[in-house]
Amino acid sequence: MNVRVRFAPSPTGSLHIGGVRTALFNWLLAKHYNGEFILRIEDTDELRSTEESTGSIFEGLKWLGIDWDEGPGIGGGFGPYTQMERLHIYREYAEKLLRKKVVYPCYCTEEELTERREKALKERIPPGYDGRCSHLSESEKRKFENEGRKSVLRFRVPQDGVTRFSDIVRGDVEFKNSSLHDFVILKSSYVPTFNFANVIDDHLMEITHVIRGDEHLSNTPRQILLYQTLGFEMPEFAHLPMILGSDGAKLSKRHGAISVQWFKKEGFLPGALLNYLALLGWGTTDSQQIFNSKEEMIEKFSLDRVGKNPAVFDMKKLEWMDGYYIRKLSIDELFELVIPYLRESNLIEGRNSREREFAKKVISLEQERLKKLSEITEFTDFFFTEDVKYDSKAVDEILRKGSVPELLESFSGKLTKVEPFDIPTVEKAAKEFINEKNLKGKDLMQPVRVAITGKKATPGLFEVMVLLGKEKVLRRINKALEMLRR
RNA sequence: GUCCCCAUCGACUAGUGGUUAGGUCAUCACUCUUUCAAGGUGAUAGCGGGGGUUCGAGUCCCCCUGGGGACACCA
Repeated sequence: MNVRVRFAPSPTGSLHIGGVRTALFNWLLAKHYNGEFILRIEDTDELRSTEESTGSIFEGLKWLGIDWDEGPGIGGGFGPYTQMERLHIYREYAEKLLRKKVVYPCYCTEEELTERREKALKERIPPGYDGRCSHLSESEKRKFENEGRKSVLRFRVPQDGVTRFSDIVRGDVEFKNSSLHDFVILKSSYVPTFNFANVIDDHLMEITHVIRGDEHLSNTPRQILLYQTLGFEMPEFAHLPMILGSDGAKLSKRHGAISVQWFKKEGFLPGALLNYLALLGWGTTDSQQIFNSKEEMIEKFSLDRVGKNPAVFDMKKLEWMDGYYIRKLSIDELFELVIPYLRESNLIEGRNSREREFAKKVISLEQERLKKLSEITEFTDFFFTEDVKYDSKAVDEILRKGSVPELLESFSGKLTKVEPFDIPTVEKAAKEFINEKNLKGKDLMQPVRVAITGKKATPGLFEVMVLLGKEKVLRRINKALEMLRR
């Protein structure tokens, strides 16, 4: 099957997680059929489009490994791939439509339009354009022009009949034309609107499948009308179910975590994010959760297994999945990923090899506890600094209890004599101590843990102690004791 | 308000007329254990409601309800 698909974001903000899912499904389909995945920037919103957003889209996609076969920075036989560089093309088609009289100039100003719209909304009647400029006489047009009014071009929607299409995800869908209203195809600035530019470009770029978010479903009949009057061959449509926040509403800024940059900063792995997103709206017959590689995802992907119902984004599940991906990393890989976080919080420079080796040992102890990379600093700070932060709850609950200080003091004495200071020997000493004092394991271990790490939860204590070394362990126990005496 | 779409555990989903309704996350036990995590074992939990069709309905049809989306010179 010949497949040419595109991801066509508008650069009006950073790359959104819903956009990523759309890009991913397009990309998966292209790769599955060995087709082309095209990136097209739809920057026709003159007010809100920014260079910065464009940059963040590129950056986000690259980070995720969603590469494009044609598009900005790469080129291709159907460029340019940025709509503002294609204005002459749209104008040409707009003129063609004007000559055919299927579009007409509308002289209503934006202010008038919004006013009418708001009034309609308030009166609970459908707010569409009322068609008042659709049959202006030449003299009326001239009059408006003499008043200095600018015009837009509106498409004349037939008011009878229905427009239907078959959507790969939705099945047969139909809209009554009477519910559509005449829509703008060319703004007064001669810049096309989404519905128009999108259709022209998809046709010219020979797109075979239009895969996009469900919010575009109701735009589809308008575009189909355009395809028909332009005489363009229609692509296949596939409208993806939306991604919702936990409150059931469309995922938006208000839900916080929505830009790819945020996920990157939090330390989610791109592979895990992609894996999770793939499962939002798509699944295999056996409900497979983890894909071993992108290749596996590509191989198994199919549009007809995309579901129709909207999916709620579940951060907990993403975190579980990310933890799973982190556990599969080698220590060297994890080290490279985590070092920026440690540097940023001034815990480690990571330049010399002794420091690096130490950090790797620390990381290997923490690997299975991480759900995302950014957690590394809060989990490991005590390894890298002598300025141990004591969790006040831990101190109250564990250190400030009856005979704990005496216990620590006495254990500290025992540790002094432990030689060599390695895991088996330290462990043996601790066990002996526990037996001598007739204690339970945790009666000793928890106080020691809090004393030397400041935390209630850490990796195995013997590993931690040995990695820190005898000197630091003894010093920290002493420090803790001093703190308790105060 | 009008149009359109959607409906299986709390969440993501499998299921295409006959299943003890399966899996994963989360939750809760138990287990391992020096804590947390990971691992192992198990549990709780679901077909929104009402009518049909059928020998038989989560699966097909209709209605209701609920949720969502669209209705811009934004995409």
